[in-house]
Amino acid sequence: MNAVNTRQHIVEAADRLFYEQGFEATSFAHIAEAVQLSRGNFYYHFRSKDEILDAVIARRLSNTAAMLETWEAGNKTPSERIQSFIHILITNQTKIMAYGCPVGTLCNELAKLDHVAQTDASKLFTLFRDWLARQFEAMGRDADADALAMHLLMRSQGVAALATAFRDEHFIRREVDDMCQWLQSQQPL
Amino acid sequence: MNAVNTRQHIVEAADRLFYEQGFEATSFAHIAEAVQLSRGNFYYHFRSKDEILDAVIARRLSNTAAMLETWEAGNKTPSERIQSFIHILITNQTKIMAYGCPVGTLCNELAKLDHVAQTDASKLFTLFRDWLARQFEAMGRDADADALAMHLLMRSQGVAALATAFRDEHFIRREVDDMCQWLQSQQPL
DNA sequence: ACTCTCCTAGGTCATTCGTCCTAATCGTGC
DNA sequence: GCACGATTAGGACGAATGACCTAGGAGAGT
Repeated sequence: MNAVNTRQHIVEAADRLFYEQGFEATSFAHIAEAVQLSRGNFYYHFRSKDEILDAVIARRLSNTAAMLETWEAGNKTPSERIQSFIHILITNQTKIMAYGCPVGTLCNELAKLDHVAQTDASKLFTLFRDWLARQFEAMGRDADADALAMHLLMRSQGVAALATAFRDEHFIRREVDDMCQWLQSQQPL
Repeated sequence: MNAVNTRQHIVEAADRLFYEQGFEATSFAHIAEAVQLSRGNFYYHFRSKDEILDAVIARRLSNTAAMLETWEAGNKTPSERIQSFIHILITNQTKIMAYGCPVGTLCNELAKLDHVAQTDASKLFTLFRDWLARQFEAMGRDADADALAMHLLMRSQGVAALATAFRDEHFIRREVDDMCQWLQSQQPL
C-alpha cells in the first residue's frame, strides 16, 4: 500500500469518527481499528492526535472548497446557488439529526477544549461565509453581502442544532422553506 | 458541612466545568479539585459520572424554569418577555463567545456520545420552546405559536454557534436587533 | 544477491480515567 | 462521655489513553 493512500485512508476514517463521536472521544485505537492498521504503523503516519486533527481540517477545507466550486460552476443564478447551500440541511438530514453540523460541532468542541486548531476549524465557516457573500454580491447586495451571508450561516447552524435535539424532519423542512422564501425576498434591490 | 450543601457545591462546580470544558473532557478529579474535595469523598455523593450529569441537568432545568417564571412575573407584555429571552445573547455574550450556548453544546456532545441523558438534556430546549410558545399564544398567534417558538430558538442557537466561531460582538448585536425587529413584525394578526 | 529506503507490526511507557474500598473523623442524641 | 450513623480522606484497581521504540518485512534499484 502506498503511503499516500494509507495516509488518506486514515484521514478519511478520522474525519468520519471525529464527526460521529467527536474529537476527544475518538482515540488512536478507534481510528487504527477503523482502517485495519496497527497502532504502531499508525504512529508512523501521524505522530500526534493534533496532527491528525490538522489533516482532517485540511481535508474538510479542501472538500468544502471543491463543493462550493461545483455549485458555482454551471449556469445557475446566485440565488439558485444559495439554495444549493440551504438544501444541504435536507440532503444531510439524517446525519445532521444524529451528529449535528460537522463544522459547528467541531468548532464548539475545540472552543471548549481551548484547542490551538480552533482558528483553523473556523476557517471552514469562513469558506462558506465568503462564498455566500460573493453570491449576495452577485445579486446586487454589495453593501450588506457579508451580513446576509452571516445571517444565512446563522440560520443553518440554528436549524442543525435543533434538528439534533428534536429530530423533527418537519421542522427542518419548514425552516428550509422559510429560508428560501427569505432568500427570494432579498432578491430585488 | 451538610451533605446537601456539599452535593450542591459539587453540582454547581460540575455545571460550570461541563459548560466550560465539556462533559467528556471534565474528569472526576477536575470537579473534586474545584470543590476542594477528595475523590473518595466525592464518590460518597455521586457513584458515577452519569449520576453527576443527571444532577447537573436537573439543576439546569430548575434554574431555567425559575428564570422563565421571573420573566413571566411582573406586568410585561408577551413581546417584552420574549425580548428578555432574546437578550440573553447579549447578557451572556462573553461566555457564549468562549463556550457557546450551554444547552446547545451539551445536547450536541451527548448526541455524539450517544448518551442516555440525551433525552433529558433536550428537555432544556423544551422548557424554552414551551415558554416561548405560550408567549406567542398570548400575542394571539395560537395557530403557529410552536413554530414561532422553534424559529426563535433556532435563531438564538445559530447566533450562539457563530458567536463562538467568530467572536464578533457586532454580529451578535446585529442579529439580536434583527430578531427584535422580526418579533415586532409578528406582533399584529 | 544485496542494500537501502519505505512501511508495518507489536510491545512498552507513564499517565489518567472511572470506579471502588477501607479506615478515620465528625456531629448529634442518649 | 459514649455510641452510632453521617461524612470524609486517601489509597488501589484495571482499563484505556497518547506517545514512543525497535525489530523486521516489502520492494525497487544496483
